[in-house]
Amino acid sequence: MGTTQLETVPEPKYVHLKTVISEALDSDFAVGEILPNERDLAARFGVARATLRQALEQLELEGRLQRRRGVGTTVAPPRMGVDVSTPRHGWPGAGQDAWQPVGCTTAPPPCSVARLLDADDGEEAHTVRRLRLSQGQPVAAELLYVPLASVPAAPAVVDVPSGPARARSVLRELQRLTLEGQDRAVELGSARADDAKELDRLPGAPVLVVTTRYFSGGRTAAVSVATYRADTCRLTFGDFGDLEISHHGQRRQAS
Amino acid sequence: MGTTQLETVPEPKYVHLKTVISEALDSDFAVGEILPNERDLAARFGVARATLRQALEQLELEGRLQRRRGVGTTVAPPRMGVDVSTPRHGWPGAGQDAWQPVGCTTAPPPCSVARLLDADDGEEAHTVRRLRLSQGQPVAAELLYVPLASVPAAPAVVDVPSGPARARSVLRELQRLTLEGQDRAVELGSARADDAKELDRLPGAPVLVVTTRYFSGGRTAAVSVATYRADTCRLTFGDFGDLEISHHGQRRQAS
DNA sequence: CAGTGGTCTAGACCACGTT
DNA sequence: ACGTGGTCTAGACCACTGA
Repeated sequence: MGTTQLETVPEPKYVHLKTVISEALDSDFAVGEILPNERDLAARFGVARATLRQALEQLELEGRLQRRRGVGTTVAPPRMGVDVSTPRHGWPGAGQDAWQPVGCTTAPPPCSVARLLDADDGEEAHTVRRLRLSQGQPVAAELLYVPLASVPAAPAVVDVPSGPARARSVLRELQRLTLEGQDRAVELGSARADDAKELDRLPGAPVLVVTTRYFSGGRTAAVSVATYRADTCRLTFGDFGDLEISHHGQRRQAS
Repeated sequence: MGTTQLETVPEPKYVHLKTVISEALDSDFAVGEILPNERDLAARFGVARATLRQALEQLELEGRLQRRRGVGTTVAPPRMGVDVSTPRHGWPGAGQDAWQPVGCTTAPPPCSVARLLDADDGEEAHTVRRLRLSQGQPVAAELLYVPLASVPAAPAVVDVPSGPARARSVLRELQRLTLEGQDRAVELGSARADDAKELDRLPGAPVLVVTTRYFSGGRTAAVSVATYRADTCRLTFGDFGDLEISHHGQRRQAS
């Protein structure tokens, strides 16, 4: 028969809420504007607060909302494009690369990183902590692992306390090597407690994890694990960054 | 004094649960093994089911667990590396690129895409739907937008019904153009209903959205929006793919 | 201090896949 | 039919921010 199969599955409430709120955001709210609080909104829509929160959570995941405890829920600005394209043969820390060294310790890396470094169990590495700022906001926290073997001169700096100065000296040593190539992977993760604090987010917040391997002398000379805020960042490869993209869009009207 | 400031903030229960379960996964479970059901687990840990679910959700987000309604919760295999590096001057659909054309319609694109295409309001575009398989599983769903102006010969195919044949004919026309460059961005999103269905996930599931612009003749000749399952995929750029990476790792023991 | 979002509970019912 | 995860409710208390 010609009867169109009407949705046998009733849409979950929170999905419907999401669409309704999403449309309201497009038409009735400006960036930065604060929404009514969750209890009011839930009452207004006639649902439990938990249900409303499920909708808000997804909208926050999509970068449309920003929620801060003690403050409220605000309309998020469009995600900023953050360039992660590979600079031609550049070591981390070379030139001005928007990363700011924070500190440096020396310890055995997590086993997932050790595997990438072809390192033996318990082998120590310099661990440089850096923070990336964009438009005045922290957007990424990085741990850069440099095996002791990669930077023979660096043991001299072990005495230096674990501050930015020591981080810079390890980066300096790294730049003396010839960089033969690099490698990159992106995946979804959730922020560890320390990263979350630096990124001004709660632990468990969704992040984009960018893992980079740096090759030198036929081996993996360093590994970087950079944790980008997924709510505020769009990672760009190439000259994509200056375009304002939003995936909120409804279909355009022909009329 | 020497007293280390002990955490004044008691860790939320679900965070603690996450660590406990995570460690149990490392030591006591094999990939594919099914966990006890949520009600049992909640009882075992002495928490409400909602709290347990909060922990499981994050573990699923990190790709450690896989949950299927009506079936149960299983230990997920490590994420597969999916190569998204830019092939040297290759149009989509050229050679064997792991993408399988599904269908093709012609309609005005969403306004976010129209902006990338520099298209006017209501201007129509061929919309090719493709599916990417990896290791027998669907990992990504793509919508490829090709403005009518980009493929002058294609209007002839509008009569063809909106199936794979029509998709292939649009891709063929595209390959007659010279590709001058491309552009790429990655961001977090949540699966729209149609993508979710093709990827065998629920609507709202976290996905990695890869937006690609294809340049030809000094303009943006096509835009692709590819939606990758964030739970099962790690996007790789370069020859990263064959390495088995996992971010589950505890610190290696020196002893 | 008052108001916000974050966590947590103990229930209930539903949609789905398997048997 | 049964057991699974998915949705939803109506409460409660906590942690944080700002005035």
